[in-house]
Amino acid sequence: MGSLTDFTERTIEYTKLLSDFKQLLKANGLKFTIQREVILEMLYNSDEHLTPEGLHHLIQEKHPDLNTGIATVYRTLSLLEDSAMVTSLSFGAQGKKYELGAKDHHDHIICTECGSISEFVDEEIELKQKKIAEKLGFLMQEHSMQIYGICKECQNKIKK
Amino acid sequence: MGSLTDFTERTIEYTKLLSDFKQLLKANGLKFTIQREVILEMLYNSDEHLTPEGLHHLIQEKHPDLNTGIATVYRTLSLLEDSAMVTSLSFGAQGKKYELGAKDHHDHIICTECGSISEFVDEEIELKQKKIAEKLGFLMQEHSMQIYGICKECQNKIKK
DNA sequence: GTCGCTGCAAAGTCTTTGCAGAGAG
DNA sequence: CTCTCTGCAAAGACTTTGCAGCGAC
Repeated sequence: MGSLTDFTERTIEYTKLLSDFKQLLKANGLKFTIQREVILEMLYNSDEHLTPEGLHHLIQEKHPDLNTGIATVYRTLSLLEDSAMVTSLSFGAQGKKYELGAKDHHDHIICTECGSISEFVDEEIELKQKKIAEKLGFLMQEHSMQIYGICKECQNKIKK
Repeated sequence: MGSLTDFTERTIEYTKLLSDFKQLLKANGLKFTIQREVILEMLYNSDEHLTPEGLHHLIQEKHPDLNTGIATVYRTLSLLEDSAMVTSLSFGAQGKKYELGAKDHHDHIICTECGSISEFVDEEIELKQKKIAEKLGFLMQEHSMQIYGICKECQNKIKK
């Protein structure tokens, strides 16, 4: 909330993100509304992976005055996903989780005990994937990879 | 249906699969029913990835006399998944797809145009994943990887 | 002002559950 | 015989849609 420390790398990134969003909306004859801004902001500030419901909850908590409907959350997430500004993950359980796609590409490692998600990138694997796609005659577009395991914290808990 | 050609590698595999299934049921005080057998058989014979609905449809087609309910399909798939005899995949779209887990481990490459799924394995990536998990302090259990792209066939269609 | 957006509630999907009769062991 | 299974239909969870009033441009 300070006015000096706001200009960290993250804040600058958010400014860019926001203007990208506005541009996207304008380009498609869509309108920039408070609800849409808040959703983008929440996605940005929680660097966790959010479910539509979780996001909605968060918004109602931080901006109770807006009385944002869950339908708007879904509609905005679809919009953002169609424009590739967010990415959705659908792990085993039901329901998707969303994250800002503005970040660099990365993969996920998920703890099967506590459900926490960490991120990682490995250049070698990235390269190898491209080669595999080629070999199979595919024109690669995207890829995603998940590793499931038990995180250090939960391993310690179990040992006790 | 022949009696001689039945003893191919596949048939032998199925025999084993079936006896594993029976053993699993017995061990848990569950019963071996025609419906359960048919579901396993369908999963085995279609080496494609099936949705619960698709599987149900297939069963009704091949065994209309059984009048199998969709609920039974869901219940059996859960049972099989809990026992690790089948694996479920949940790609972008809604709904899961199931495949027999008896096969060797493999990953998936999915065509974003026609939805077809191919399989592949890459030892180097497998190894690398284990290393990554270790490095992040995780005890790796499972992993899954999907590549999305356009398959050769669809590329040709598009070119036309 | 126009036309898209929003909240609400109703309608859709896909999946799970309760129940009474059927069937495996 | 007992106790699990099954099909049916109803209930749930999650997501989408229709509509009338609201708000961005």
